[in-house]
Amino acid sequence: MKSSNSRFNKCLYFSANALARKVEKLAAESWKKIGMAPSHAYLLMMVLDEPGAQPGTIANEMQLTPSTITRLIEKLEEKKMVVRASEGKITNVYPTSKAKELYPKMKACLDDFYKKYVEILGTDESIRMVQNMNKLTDKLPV
Amino acid sequence: MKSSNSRFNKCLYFSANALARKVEKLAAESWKKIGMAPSHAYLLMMVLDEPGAQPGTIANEMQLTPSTITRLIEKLEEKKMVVRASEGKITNVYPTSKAKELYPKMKACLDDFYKKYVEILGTDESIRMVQNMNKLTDKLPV
DNA sequence: AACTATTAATTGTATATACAAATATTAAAA
DNA sequence: TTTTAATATTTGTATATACAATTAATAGTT
Repeated sequence: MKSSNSRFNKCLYFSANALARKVEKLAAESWKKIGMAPSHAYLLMMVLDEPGAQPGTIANEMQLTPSTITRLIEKLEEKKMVVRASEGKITNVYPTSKAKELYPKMKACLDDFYKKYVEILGTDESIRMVQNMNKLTDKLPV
Repeated sequence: MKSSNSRFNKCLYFSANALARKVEKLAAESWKKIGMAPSHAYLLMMVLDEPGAQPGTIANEMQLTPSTITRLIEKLEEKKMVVRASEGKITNVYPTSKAKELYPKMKACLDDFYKKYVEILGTDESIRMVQNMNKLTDKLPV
């Protein structure tokens, strides 16, 4: 069923969700090569770029709730990809060497994902679409 | 954090998800008046419009998997909003009278949601955005 | 008619995510 | 300095969703 043929095709709720699910799937395919879910991968990349990042900061950047970030970090800890160092109420998250070693492969997965959707949408439309979605997201209430 | 300031702001995965989460929240607010989650409400509206609809058809239109539809129907059954009638391998889903009575209020919730986002985005941008998202969704592989 | 393949729906299980409450910890105010 | 308020994180719990396996029924094929 094409979404443009659905009875729901005029509804932002429906369209935004359907799109997100499909994009998630496409991304999951790219990240599968290193056996990681996209959300884990994005969090890990952020920690690799910014070692010691705090859960609250990560939550802000990823626009996810702190509790979700805690749960994602737990998973990454189980995989020995990050460690937490708590001091007082502050927690810092650091990448392990295992994660650092994985970095090039992660880059490759990300590139693969970009390539995949640019191939489908074209460079211009991809960029425009992402920009529009961000603009829309920013306009919606927190 | 504005998504346009995030390190992830160029990534379709991130943008699509962040948008969907915010839209979900906005919709949930509208549907809260009748104590229903948006996904339940949309499924129920489809069944009200098309009594006897089959789970497979619903899955297609809503672009969700059959198993998810089964789970949603179970919830709606618990709430006495729908009943299932199975004959052979076919299942038909019918709205209860309770659901039919609720219909006007559901319409109102939907209108409220539309109004809410049109107010934020403007009519034209809303329509254009939804169309673009549908187009994009249709282009991505199933 | 008997076997095989396809189809529709469901169930078992796992993941992502959120909200609300709880737990510390630090900062501010009295 | 004691009390109060604010902040950062985690936990308990609930929901939505998916995938893979299962069940049941129908359709096709020989």
